[in-house]
Amino acid sequence: MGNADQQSSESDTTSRYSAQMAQDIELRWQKWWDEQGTYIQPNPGEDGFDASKPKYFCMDMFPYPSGAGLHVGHPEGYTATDIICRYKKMQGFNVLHPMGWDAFGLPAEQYAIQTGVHPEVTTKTAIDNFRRQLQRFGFCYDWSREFGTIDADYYKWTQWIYLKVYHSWFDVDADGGKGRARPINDLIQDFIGGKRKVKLNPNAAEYTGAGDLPDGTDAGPWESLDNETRKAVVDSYRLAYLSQQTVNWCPKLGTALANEEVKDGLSERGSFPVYRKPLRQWMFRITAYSDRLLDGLKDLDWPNSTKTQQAEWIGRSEGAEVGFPIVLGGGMELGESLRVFTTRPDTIYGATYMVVAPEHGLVEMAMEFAGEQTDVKRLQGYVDWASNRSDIERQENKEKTGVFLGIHVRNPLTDELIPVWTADYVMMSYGTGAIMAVPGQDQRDWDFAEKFDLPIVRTVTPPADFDGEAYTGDGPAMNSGMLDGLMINEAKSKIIDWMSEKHIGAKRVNFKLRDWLFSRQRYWGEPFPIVFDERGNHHGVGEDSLPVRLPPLTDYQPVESDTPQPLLAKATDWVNTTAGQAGVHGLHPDEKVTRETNTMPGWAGSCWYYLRYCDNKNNDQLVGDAAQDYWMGESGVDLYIGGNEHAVLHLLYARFWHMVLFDLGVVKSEEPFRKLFHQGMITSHAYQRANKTLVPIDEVENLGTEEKPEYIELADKTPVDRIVAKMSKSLKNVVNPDDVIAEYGADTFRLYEMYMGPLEASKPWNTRDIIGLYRLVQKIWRLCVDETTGELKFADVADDAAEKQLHRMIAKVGEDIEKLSFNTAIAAMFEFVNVAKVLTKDQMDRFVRAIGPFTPHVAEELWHMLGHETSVAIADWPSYEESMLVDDEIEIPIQVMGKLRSKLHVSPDTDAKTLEALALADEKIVALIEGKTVRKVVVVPGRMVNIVAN
RNA sequence: GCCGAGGUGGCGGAAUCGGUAGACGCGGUGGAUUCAAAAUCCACUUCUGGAAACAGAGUGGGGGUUCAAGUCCCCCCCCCGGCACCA
Repeated sequence: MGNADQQSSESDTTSRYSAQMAQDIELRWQKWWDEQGTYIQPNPGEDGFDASKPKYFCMDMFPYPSGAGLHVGHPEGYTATDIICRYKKMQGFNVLHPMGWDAFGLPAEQYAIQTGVHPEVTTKTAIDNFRRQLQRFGFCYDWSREFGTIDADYYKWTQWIYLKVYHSWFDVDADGGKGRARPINDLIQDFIGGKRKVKLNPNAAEYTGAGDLPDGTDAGPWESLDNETRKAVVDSYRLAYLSQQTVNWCPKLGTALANEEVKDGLSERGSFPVYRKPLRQWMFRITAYSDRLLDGLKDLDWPNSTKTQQAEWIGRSEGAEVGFPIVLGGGMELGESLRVFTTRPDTIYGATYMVVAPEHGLVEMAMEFAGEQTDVKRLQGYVDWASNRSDIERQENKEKTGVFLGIHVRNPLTDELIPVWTADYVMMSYGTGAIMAVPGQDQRDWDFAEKFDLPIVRTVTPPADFDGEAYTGDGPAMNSGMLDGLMINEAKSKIIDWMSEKHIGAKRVNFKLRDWLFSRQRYWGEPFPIVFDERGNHHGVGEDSLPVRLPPLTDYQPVESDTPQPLLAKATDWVNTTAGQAGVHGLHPDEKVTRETNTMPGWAGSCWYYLRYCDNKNNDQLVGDAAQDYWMGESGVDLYIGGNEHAVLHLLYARFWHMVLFDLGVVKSEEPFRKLFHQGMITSHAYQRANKTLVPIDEVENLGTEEKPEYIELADKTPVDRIVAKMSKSLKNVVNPDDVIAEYGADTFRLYEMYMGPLEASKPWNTRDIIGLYRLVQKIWRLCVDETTGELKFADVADDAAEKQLHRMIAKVGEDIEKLSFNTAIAAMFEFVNVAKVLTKDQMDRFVRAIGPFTPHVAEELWHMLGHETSVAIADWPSYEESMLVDDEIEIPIQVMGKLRSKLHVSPDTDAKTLEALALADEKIVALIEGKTVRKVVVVPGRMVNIVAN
């Protein structure tokens, strides 16, 4: 069973579709397509470009070429885009359908560490293997547009974009307050001309919390500043900036990671513990785009879940920032305020204590100006303990901990003194790193207050029997002076107005999104186009000196260390150079400089690759204007299909880069991907013991039947359950696409993956089911080809039923491709081949075109047998007649009281009156309603009749 | 805890607007063909009762709206994915 290689022993079926014939047909046409350049799509201005056609830009998320080769999940999305692109091409679109390689990254480097083979060697081998595998599927990629992110003439432009961002700042006032990136020279001109006040614009991340709002410190007139200060001012504005801040440090990977790369306190890659560590790293000021990244989501044709995930990651929340004057130990007023962010300013009368994060500046200040109440030793002990806690520990143990700072703040409304504590349930990275704790209305504060015996004051009246926890619902304010009796929203606006007037606080919006940590201490990534002079100042290299090539390294063994040790530091000849050699303008050519030794993260290359596809050979621009205008148009890529694991990684980063490039005039659309779709994961089966542990598939036997299975574990004969599980090496349930193609051919493989279920759903692979799709291809073959002669066989006269079914199939397949509903399109093909026995030449011609997007090889073979000399891929999509979709006679159900009792067979345009009369006269119905009163008859013409009788 | 997407035969899944639940495929049963098998073709295949006609039940559970509910509303349960002490 299921052995498709089985050859018929009968001599009269010389032309039966078999696995061997599939190999022959598929390889032959793949070679021909390649020779003919069938899938090469010229650019505007090039030979063969037809400017009268509309464009369709359809992309897959390009793969990371791993040594393991393609798994069955890859071709799922790729087959979907392939079908759409073939269909669009046949409909007369110029279709841009490219493929490339996301080839920098950690796995190749880790493999290199184990084996000593250079990552470039393993990566290129893996790319060759991936390309071979993809070509075996017959995908219609325009391979002339292929590139890898590791190619120097590609990463040259990645570095070019980095420099663009580095040489930009975000003008928050531009475009009516929407904000826009502008060249840093504009800022300098503004400073020189006095149009803009010169301020040291501290990064929000460098702000330690105590004291004034981080809206910049006056630096005095530009002319009065020395060069170093000027540079410091300008650097503090850059969209790519170097900053000391608390980052996610992963000792096992030996690199710092972005927030988006940490999941549940572990590194996304490798699942190693992550610690918080203050480090000096390159950051991208993505937070400047918080509002635009959020607003832009509204108009995108993206899955709801993905938009929600991004929106929640950006995490906009409205509230107020309030200042509480600081009173040091001994009652001395400091003259500065502790600023807190709250979404519930209405509860300020219930703020019975304050909490600052352990990294907050006020903690250090409390130790410095220690009063009687300050236990410096305990405080320091707590801060040290908190900083050594990994994120995973924090998540696993949420027991409240904290220490009193020994200082107080004054409630600006009541003048009461409120104690200030530090506790690690407050994050330095959100808001101001300080909160006013209102245990009456916040459960976390309630828990803390209970544990440390702090007072609890309710300021919102809870329901009568409510007790024992914080009340977060609405209700009239109590214990709240001038707010008493007001509901939450009224109280909020009243108190914000009052505080704004008194300059105590103001309305404020906060985001969860943090700036993007962009430097990694690894080897296999793009070098930064940055050098440092001997004073430690950073400089961008000139565009004319790009690419900054990744130097070869023989030893990429990382030094396990608590501090970053960038591997490129080992390339001493490369690191130590001169301004002239590095191509830095504005320094003396002989000045000694050292290169930045961090590298860019894997995301860098994928942030803009869609642009390069439009014009991958351009040496002068990252993408030529005409190519970009045509392919990207107003709204970018027309369809982008890939996994949802990048919802807040690649898909957020790419939008950010694109917006910056838009602001700087490099691209013309504000968003890169208009329509996004996620293919579901292809899972497999595994077996589960009673204790929920999993058993590999080869250690289990089924003692029962297919219908009533009884699975037992071979080792100890205990029963196990069959469950759906991810494919993994350890469960031995991984399917290799090469094996499936060898057994059934690529056309069958493509059909099977598209027929498994809805594209977006996660679906279990079931080898048993493939045979059904193999039979479909065989039926297609047998419908067209005489198995004894190997020649096409034709009917002289078209069979009415077949003709009708063909129109239906063409209509359904076209509609379903547009809806990305491939499983139902294939069902329509089954229905057709089940009805049709033999076709006329004209019918076959239409049929072959309609299956072309799904089974391109067998379609191409039949197409040429039909006498065509050009590819079916460039034939016209067949048309159908609306009138052929209507039946001569339809079946109308007759219900009595909503239950199906009989059926009428009538012409589809029978009117309501006739239907009612026919229904009431129906034999079965007459018997049923005998002795009852007909109260009502509901008739939906063309649909049903329902008789209400009792 | 919050957010998102789901739950339909033995299995994968269909079902525009509320209008014949289970299209199509796998598996299964019976038959034709064959010396025999494979392949192919035909019939049946949601469950229960029944020889059948037919009757009853049925889309995770409970309630509701409606002539009519897989589909709409309310409550609950389960599974998957994301976020998670975010003030």
